Parts: sequence; structure tokens; C-alpha cells
Amino acid sequence: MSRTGSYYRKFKDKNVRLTTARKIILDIFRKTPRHLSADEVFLLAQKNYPGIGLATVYRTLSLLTRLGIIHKLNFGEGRNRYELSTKSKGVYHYHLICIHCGKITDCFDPEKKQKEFIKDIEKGLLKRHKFKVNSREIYFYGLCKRCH
Amino acid sequence: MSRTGSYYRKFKDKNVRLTTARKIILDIFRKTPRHLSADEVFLLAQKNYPGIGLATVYRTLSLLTRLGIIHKLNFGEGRNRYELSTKSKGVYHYHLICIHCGKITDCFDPEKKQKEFIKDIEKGLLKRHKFKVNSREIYFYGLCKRCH
DNA sequence: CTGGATGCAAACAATTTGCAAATTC
DNA sequence: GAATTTGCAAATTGTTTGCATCCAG
Repeated sequence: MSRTGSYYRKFKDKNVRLTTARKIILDIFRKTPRHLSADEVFLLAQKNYPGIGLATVYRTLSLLTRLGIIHKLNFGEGRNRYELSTKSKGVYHYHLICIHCGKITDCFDPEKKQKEFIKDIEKGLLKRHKFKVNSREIYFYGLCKRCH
Repeated sequence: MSRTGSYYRKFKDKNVRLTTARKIILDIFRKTPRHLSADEVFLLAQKNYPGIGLATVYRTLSLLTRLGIIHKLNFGEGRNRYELSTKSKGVYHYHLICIHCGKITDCFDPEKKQKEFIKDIEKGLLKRHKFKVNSREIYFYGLCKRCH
């Protein structure tokens, strides 16, 4: 509830209505540690809320992205995926994509210095390019454990 | 010609036919320092080769990607873009995407140490995850010079 | 000459949109 | 009660595919 509350506050702040569909979808992201496609969200949502429409899912995904609550990803599959934004927690992670079997792995930064390094790069971007970084996406493509 | 030759060799090696359409499209990438969508490639190709079909463009993009000559990118616009693969030259670069105006900027690594650092991360991925990195994509989303 | 490559149109798939009915505040 | 939000179906858009014809090797 405490964490949920912090999300709900973002709705209030922007004068966005807190509807059943939106609560359900937000909950799905909070409970599912995966990169979900619109379709997958739709299927999961139907379990608790039959009758929800796919269009609503799309509209909600777009809204949550705009609110900075979730983050859109693309692994080159021809569709988008979404994950809870970890920006607030300051957790940086990479995505490993196997070019053979398609498996996607989250790789949380095991070393403090890596995060520091990325911050360094971002400072440089601000100084040299006047570009203010909001979020970052780092993908490594290659062969996973099982495929090479 | 010398560089072109090195691309053509990849065709020969894989027993892939060197057709007019393919030469034209390869040339477009060699001459255009931008991230091109299939549609843009199609339009540019028509200038030198009217009558080329969009399907051929798509098939060629897929082929060149498979040959490792170009690299597929996605900036969350709902379509893919492609750029000449710089892997062979060992040049790493980031993409800066402005979330306000949509402008995309290439940012070539200005400091040697950054490249070294990424190599370091990749060594770690191999050791800890047994994941062999083939290529990487780094996107920074935020506000560009003009938008903030 | 022969199999791979092309162009065209039709097929697909993900996402978006218009609109009347239902909800939230 | 007023203004958003929803569900549905239809419309869009990027990409893929089937097939007869064409062309590189």
C-alpha cells in the first residue's frame, strides 16, 4: 500500500483519474518481474478484470509511460515491451538478448563503479552536448550461456 | 572502391548474389550518415533505381543485417531504423534521443576510457553470465540542447 | 540455363482512433 | 452533472509473404 500510494500520488498530481483498469495494470507491473508486451498485460488483466479492452491496455501503457512509471523497451521483436521504471530507485540494469534463442536476461549492475561510470558519461553529455539524460537503455546482443 | 570491395566480399563468401538493388542500398548506407528507416531507404533508392520495390528494400535490410553489414536500431517510434555497422572499426557510439522534439544525435565516444570500460563490462558478462557479447546498443533519453 | 532475387498485391500484426456508453470525481 | 475513460470495431501503419517473372552466376 505504501508503495502503491506513491504511484497513485502521481495520478493525483497530474489530475489523472484512478480507474479500475489502471489500478489493475499498475498492479500487474508491480507483481511481475518481466518485460511485458501489451498482449501479455491484456491477458493478465483479464484474469482480474474480464471485459477490459485491448485498447484500454494500450492507452494505459502510454499513460504510465508518460507518467514515468513504466518504461518502454524494444528488443527488435516487432513489438514493444514494458517494465516498471527503476529510475526512482537508482538501479541501473542492462538487458542481454541472445541472438540465437531470443532469451532476454536482466542484468543488474553488480558493481558500484559501473553505475558511477554511467553517471560520468551522463555528466559529459550534459557538459559537451547540453543533453540532460532522463533515462538510459543498454542492450547487449550476443550468445547466451546455452547457445554458445 | 576498396571499402566497397570489402563489403562485396561478404556477399561472395556467403554465396549471396550481388544484385543492382543490393548495391544501390549498400551505397545509400555508405553515403548517408543517418539512421534510415525502410521507407527512407526506399525513397532514396528510387532516385537511382526507379522501379525498385519496397519489399526488396525490406528483404535487403534483413539480409544486410544478417551479414553484419548494417545494424537495426529502434528509437521507440514504431518503426525500425538502420545504420552501417561500425563494429568492424571498433567505434562505439551512443544515441541521444530527445523525448521532447524526437531529435536523435549520434555521440561518438570522445574518451578512450569509455570504450575500455564497456569492454570491461562485457568481460564481466562473459565471466558471470557466460554471455558472449556481439554488439551493443546504448540509448540515452532526455532533453536536447534546444528543448531544455 | 537454373536457382536465387525481384516486384506486385495481398496478408499480417501491432498499435491507434472514432464514438456512444459507462465511470470517476 | 461534467468531463474523462472505456470497450468495441474499424482504420492505420510497418513489415512479411506468395507467386509469376527476371536476372546473376
